[in-house]
Amino acid sequence: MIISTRGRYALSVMLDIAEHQGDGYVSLRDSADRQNVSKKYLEQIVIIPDVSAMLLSKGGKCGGYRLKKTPGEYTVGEVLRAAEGSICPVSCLDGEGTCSHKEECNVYPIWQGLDGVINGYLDGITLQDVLDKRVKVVGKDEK
Amino acid sequence: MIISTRGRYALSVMLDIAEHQGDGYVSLRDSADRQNVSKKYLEQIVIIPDVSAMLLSKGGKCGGYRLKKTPGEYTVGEVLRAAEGSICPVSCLDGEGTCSHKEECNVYPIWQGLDGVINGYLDGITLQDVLDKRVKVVGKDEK
DNA sequence: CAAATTCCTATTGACAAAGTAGGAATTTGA
DNA sequence: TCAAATTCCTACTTTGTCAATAGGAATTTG
Repeated sequence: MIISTRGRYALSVMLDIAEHQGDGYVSLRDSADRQNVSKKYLEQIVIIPDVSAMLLSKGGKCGGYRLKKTPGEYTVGEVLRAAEGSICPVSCLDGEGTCSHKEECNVYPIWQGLDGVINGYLDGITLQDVLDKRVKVVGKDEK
Repeated sequence: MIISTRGRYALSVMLDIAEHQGDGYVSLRDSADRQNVSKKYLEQIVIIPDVSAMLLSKGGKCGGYRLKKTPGEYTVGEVLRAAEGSICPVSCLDGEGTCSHKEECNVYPIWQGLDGVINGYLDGITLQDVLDKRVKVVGKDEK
């Protein structure tokens, strides 16, 4: 599984906030209720540094979160990477180290290519696209 | 991580067998030694039903494995799915159940699209392509 | 027949995912 | 002003999977 609930919830909560913020703030209680997920768990996700960097927050009554920029300025890939840390498909590509044998390895180019395809797809979709239901689904049979 | 060592080792061992089988059989001892991995672990991978379905085996002295078909007739996607069970990027798509809310869910099309892109890429590469070092790497910046 | 191999099952240690829990700090509408 | 609602912060728990390791049975064949 490349994307865990952490990434999925992050994406969903960002979309929910985008949809309901109007000119105010959306509380995690409301968002969690709408999506039927644990508010406590959402708190943890929203507090991840790279995620919270995309949000404005306000405490107290009528507080909550709103997007720092417009939904059209955030891509799905950005949000998922923020929440997951990274979404590389294979440990060979992971983190700073990557793999030490990549020069001699004949499968390494596959992982690079796969990574490019995945991130390319996810970075081609903005939150606004999702709200507008404009996500192109590439069929498997297209090859 | 979408692809674990199980999938990577399966792919590597299939490639190693393809490369060294000639008209005989390749033992896991030799393959493990060449790749510097545990022979015992390779045994477990090769015994996965969908993986062993791609191989011919022979016990005893000078026994081992060889590919049932030619390297050009197996795709990387096929091998990885055989070893991993499935390589869907998100649990919403997993197994028979899939998600019960997919109709109302506005992110579901993203997962479908992502799945299509991943499998499309991996099914476009055969083992022979890898042996011939003909793997096209799509850069991330291509979108 | 003896050596090398595949085949089979069980066990282990480490780690991450998916929450749960409890409360401190802060803001603000009434 | 104050009480309610919220964000913020840290710790804990449970469950499952990954990545092996281990030991031996069955089989084949030079």
